[in-house]
Amino acid sequence: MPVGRQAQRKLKRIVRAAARVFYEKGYEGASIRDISRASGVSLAGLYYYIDSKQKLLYLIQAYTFKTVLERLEERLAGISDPVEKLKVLVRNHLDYFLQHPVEMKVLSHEDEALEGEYRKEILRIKRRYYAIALCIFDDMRDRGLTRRVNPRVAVLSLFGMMNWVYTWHRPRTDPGTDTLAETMAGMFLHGVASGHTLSRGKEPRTIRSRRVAVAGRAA
Amino acid sequence: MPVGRQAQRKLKRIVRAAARVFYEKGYEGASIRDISRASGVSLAGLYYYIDSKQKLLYLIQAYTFKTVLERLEERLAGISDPVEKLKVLVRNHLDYFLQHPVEMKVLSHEDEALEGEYRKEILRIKRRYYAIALCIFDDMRDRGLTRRVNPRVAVLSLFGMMNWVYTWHRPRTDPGTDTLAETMAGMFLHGVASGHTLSRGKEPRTIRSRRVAVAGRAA
DNA sequence: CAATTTGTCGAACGAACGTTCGACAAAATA
DNA sequence: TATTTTGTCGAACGTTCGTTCGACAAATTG
Repeated sequence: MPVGRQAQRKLKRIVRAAARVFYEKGYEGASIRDISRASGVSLAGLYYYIDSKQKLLYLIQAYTFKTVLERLEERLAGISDPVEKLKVLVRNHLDYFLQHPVEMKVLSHEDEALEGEYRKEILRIKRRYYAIALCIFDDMRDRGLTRRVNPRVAVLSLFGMMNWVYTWHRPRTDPGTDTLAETMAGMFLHGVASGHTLSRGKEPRTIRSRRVAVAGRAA
Repeated sequence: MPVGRQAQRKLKRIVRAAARVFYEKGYEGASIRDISRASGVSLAGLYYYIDSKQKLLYLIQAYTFKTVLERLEERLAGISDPVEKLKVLVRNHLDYFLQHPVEMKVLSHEDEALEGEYRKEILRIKRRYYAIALCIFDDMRDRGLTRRVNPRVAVLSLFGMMNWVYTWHRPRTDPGTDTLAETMAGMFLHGVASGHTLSRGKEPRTIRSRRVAVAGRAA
């Protein structure tokens, strides 16, 4: 509803406050009154900027997810080695996770709270994100870099490692982005690597352009 | 409150219905009226068996977690090889996950909903569970079976893989316990294994040679 | 300046929430 | 059979929920 520059800034303040509240109490457990208090805007005043609680959650998730995806595609642009791509994906994901723990928890933890069209759009982004990871993995497999592992299981396990971080990571005592990304990427790459080293197994086959563009697949 | 045999059976029915409702709508999103409807017991009638909504969640989580932990300790009893222990842990966890997806999602997803003493007791069980996994990993490390990896990060990443399963696993299309456990245990074990092969890294301090034990089958 | 748009909020709406109470039947005990 | 215990529930309690309305000030526009 609001269009002015100043108004956009205030909306952002509200969304950020909402994210903090959802982070602390969960979407269902949080009340609009909590968000009013946290943002310093009156209860009725909020509804000048948003039109429902759902929309607030949608704004948080959409912005966060789109940003993560965008950055990933940027950083992936110049790389062709799938192993390097995989490392970039892990680093990008964890980087954003540790830099924006509030928004990322809300994204990870509340993925069933949205309904209708909101839900569908977030799902579309998610599928695209998943497809990118799957393509990278397929690339690795086609070059004989992986053991025979169910790709879907492998990729979703990687997401599990990364997304679970919000349940345990304490910034004061646990490793930062660099170490964490290296450890997890290392675990995954060694975890799915072919044979006992990266050299065994079939040769890289011919250059394959499988689904390069990320047309959706089911998650 | 209820003590009779018949009463205990009915309480169990109520708890199971509650788990189903929490599974579908989340703890905060679920109402006692939903549980009343799902269990076929009137709203007031529920309070003859339980004394609060929180207690219902506590009963689900405590019973589920205790059972998983109990089974784990049983199955771990006769084993001394840490690699074999790790495999048993993964299999035990995923086995229960796929056999009781409803309760396990409620356990994984609602771990911040409990408060006070209830919360503390679940936390105690969780820590115990985590400690077992960490001990197994330390055993592996002490025998030179692992690379230099932050044990906490490694173990919690494994839990991430496993606990994330509830967000994506579809029984009709995805692998069952056997394949899933083998894949994930394999990923983890290769993922943290020492060196790329037996070449690099420090020597094993004690008897066994590392790779033999780690070279589990590839899915 | 007057007129209009933009922004803010107290107060209230109806609905849903977790929980309690008291009445009462069925079952167990004497 | 008389009495107590166990199990069940309709109705209501007080509270909180998401959202709306109308009044009104501040800023912008003509």
